[in-house]
Amino acid sequence: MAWEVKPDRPIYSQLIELIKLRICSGEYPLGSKLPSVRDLAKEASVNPNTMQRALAGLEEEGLLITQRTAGRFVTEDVSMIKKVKNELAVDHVKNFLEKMIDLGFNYEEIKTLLADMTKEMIK
Amino acid sequence: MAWEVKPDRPIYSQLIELIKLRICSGEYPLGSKLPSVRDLAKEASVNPNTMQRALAGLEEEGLLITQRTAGRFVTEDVSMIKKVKNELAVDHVKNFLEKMIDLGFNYEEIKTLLADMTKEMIK
Amino acid sequence: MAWEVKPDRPIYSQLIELIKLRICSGEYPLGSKLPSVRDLAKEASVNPNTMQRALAGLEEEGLLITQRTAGRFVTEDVSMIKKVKNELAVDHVKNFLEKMIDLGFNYEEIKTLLADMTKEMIK
Amino acid sequence: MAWEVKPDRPIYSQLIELIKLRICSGEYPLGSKLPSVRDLAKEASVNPNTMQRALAGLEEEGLLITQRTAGRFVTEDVSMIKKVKNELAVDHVKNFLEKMIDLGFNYEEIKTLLADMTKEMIK
DNA sequence: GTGGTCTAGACCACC
DNA sequence: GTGGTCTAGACCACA
Repeated sequence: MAWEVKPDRPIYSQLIELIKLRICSGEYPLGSKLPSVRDLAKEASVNPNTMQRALAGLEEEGLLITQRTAGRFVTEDVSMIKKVKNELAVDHVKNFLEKMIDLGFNYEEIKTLLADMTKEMIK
Repeated sequence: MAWEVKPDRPIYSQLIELIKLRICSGEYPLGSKLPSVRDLAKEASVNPNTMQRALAGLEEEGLLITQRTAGRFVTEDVSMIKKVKNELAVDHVKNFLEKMIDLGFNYEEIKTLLADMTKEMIK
Repeated sequence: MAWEVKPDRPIYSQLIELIKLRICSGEYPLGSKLPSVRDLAKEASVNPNTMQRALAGLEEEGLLITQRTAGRFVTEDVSMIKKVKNELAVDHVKNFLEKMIDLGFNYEEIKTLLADMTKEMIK
Repeated sequence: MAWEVKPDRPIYSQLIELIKLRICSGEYPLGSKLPSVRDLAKEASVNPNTMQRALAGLEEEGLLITQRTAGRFVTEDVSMIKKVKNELAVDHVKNFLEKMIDLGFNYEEIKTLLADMTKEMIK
């Protein structure tokens, strides 16, 4: 997954979302050690301070745990990750439904379109 | 619906999308006359030239028809609008599915979540 | 009240405590506007970023409210301030009791000493 | 009790306070022999010279008595220890009251809070 | 080497 | 003018 940040919102908050996604999707598995702040910053081509700020935010949320000298680790609390994953999903669904309703689709039409395209994308 | 334009993409292309949406959702009905370029530009807090460019784009696609002296009108070609509406919808569904799959959801889970939230949002 | 920061703990966290104290003691009254970040930073002889961080922390706690262009204001939620005031007080009492018990005093002795000295300090 | 020294004040003066506390609380009883300077220094992870300086200070105050060949002993003068104990206590009470008054508490409130928390901490 | 903190200086959006 | 964000570069404690 790429480190794509746009200039229209604070970088650190986009980083928070990207890392959240990586954790929820299992790219950074439960209990695993994250790369160091400096390495992550290099990867994402941002200043280490900015990455630090993002990681601090994730720590405050409870998704990461810091061991001062050893590095940062993904929480092992499955329920916490489940909760975050669900929050992200709910956001996506909400946005999606709003857009579709704006366009004038009703639930049945959305369901059908979704079913059709899922087959196509999985195929 | 608001005229919300972000500074991270060409404004005229955002305007195209916004007007498309208005046409597809029936806010600008088939065959109806659009407000003047100047009025639209004022509404959207945008330079008239930019709005002009957006409208020209829509005309090229066939969604708008200009009658030199009378103004611009929405096409009356239902199939054309249906096509555009479908294109927009397909984009949304595609984006949505990609995000959900990134998060690790499968089709059944997406369907369930969608059904639950639809009830909630309609309620 | 002076801006006394010691080099043995993060400055920003000391600033948080100092400002909390000012709010609880009424030096920054409920609903009042705080000096600007830059002015506060100058007053406390710290970098504006450090003061910014402290204020952000206080905002997250709900003690301050930011109005983007107008400045920062103390919350008007009395219960919130009462809660913080009580937390600070409980900390002080706890520390005090620990020290006195370490010294070998019991509750009756502490009470007496406190009563005597209170008279003296108020006198 | 731990040998906790912070880097923000002269170490030797912190050692003086820590040893005073130990004497007042009875950890080093009246008339008892103190560990050697070297042992104390090792315990406190401090340079022997620094510990030496602290002990010299305590001797000057009369709390310790050196017998050239036998080592250092805690004074047997009860009134002396009582006096020191009282000085320390008075300091703590003073600091405590100042902080509470800064916070806007009055004597009655302080008394109540103290009574409540004492029950809790003893319980 | 790790994370944590601080400073200096810059730019932005908003009004 | 206000707050908010970002970068660059430095120093510290810990192990």
